[in-house]
Amino acid sequence: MTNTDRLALDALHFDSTALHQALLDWYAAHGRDLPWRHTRDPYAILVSEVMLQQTQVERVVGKYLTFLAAFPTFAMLAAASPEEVIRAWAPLGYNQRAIRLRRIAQTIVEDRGGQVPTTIADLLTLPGVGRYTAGAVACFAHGQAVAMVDINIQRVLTRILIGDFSTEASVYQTPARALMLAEAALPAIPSAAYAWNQALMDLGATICNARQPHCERCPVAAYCATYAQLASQALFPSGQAWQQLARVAEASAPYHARPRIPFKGSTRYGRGRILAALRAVTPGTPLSLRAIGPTVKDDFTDADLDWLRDLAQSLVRDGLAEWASASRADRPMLDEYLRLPKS
DNA sequence: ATCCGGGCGA
DNA sequence: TCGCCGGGAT
Repeated sequence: MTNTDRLALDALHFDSTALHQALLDWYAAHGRDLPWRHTRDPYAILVSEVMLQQTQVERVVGKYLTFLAAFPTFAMLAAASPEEVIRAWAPLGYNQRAIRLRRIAQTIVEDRGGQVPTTIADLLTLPGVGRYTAGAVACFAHGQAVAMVDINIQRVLTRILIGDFSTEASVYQTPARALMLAEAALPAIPSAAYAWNQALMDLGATICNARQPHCERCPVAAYCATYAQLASQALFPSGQAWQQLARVAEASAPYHARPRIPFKGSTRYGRGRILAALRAVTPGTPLSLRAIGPTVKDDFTDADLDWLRDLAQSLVRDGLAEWASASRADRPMLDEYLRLPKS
């Protein structure tokens, strides 16, 4: 804890009631109506939180509903084949999440008597569950007053409580420090933690945007250190003024942007295209690498087979595909046929 | 072409 | 600690 941290937490302690009340009131009136906020079923909450990893809310809503319709319980998901789950996951991406979710279901059913872990430490033992997801399940399913930090919560709390705009991205960049801040910021009343955490994420998604915050509509501007800082400079922190400041901050502390490889042609792109090809055929049908190739790379030739095979093997390693063990005469090279995993 | 934004394994 | 893991919207 630095002195800055202490000051921020002291300041929070001073008028935290007003801050909490303002944000909770706003959430009650303007919070988003999301399907996973109507349930406390640990299975449904877990599905939603895994889907929400690296994926925007709008893209999750529909898939959350259809996935739950297809696999309503841990038992149903555990009994499904990887192929079925991978198909049901599209088009969310980061497909290992689907495989890990199925493995979680099998663990819950086979080893844990159908019960989802309740402590964060125990939740963290589940594959694909890190500190954010563990906290979300503990809070949103089990009603615990625990903190969690996603990128929205980190940004919102840093802006409100720390407020040094020029170092916004760096001051609380380490996960441990951000989590300490989030824990210190929890409401005094344990039962308010659910709404508080949801409210922080809503505020970050709809008002306190990364690039262009709408402070003129923010329910907690009066308690926001960043707002006070910018207002004191007579720069109303919205719209162009904010963007101007962002450019200045970036110029003074240039961040090291890595040279970006074009998405098309990347490993991620290729893996996604292979899975798309495998999903496009009748379940259980193997596809040859030569058949898949042209859907992955323009002007695919046999010279690209080694590259494609390595890509396919990476999917096999991740449990997202398997080599078909066909014995038919028209499949002379067994390991050249790929399909979605049967088990 | 850029933006979005957790978990894992080397 | 860093690089990898996908898609759709804009």
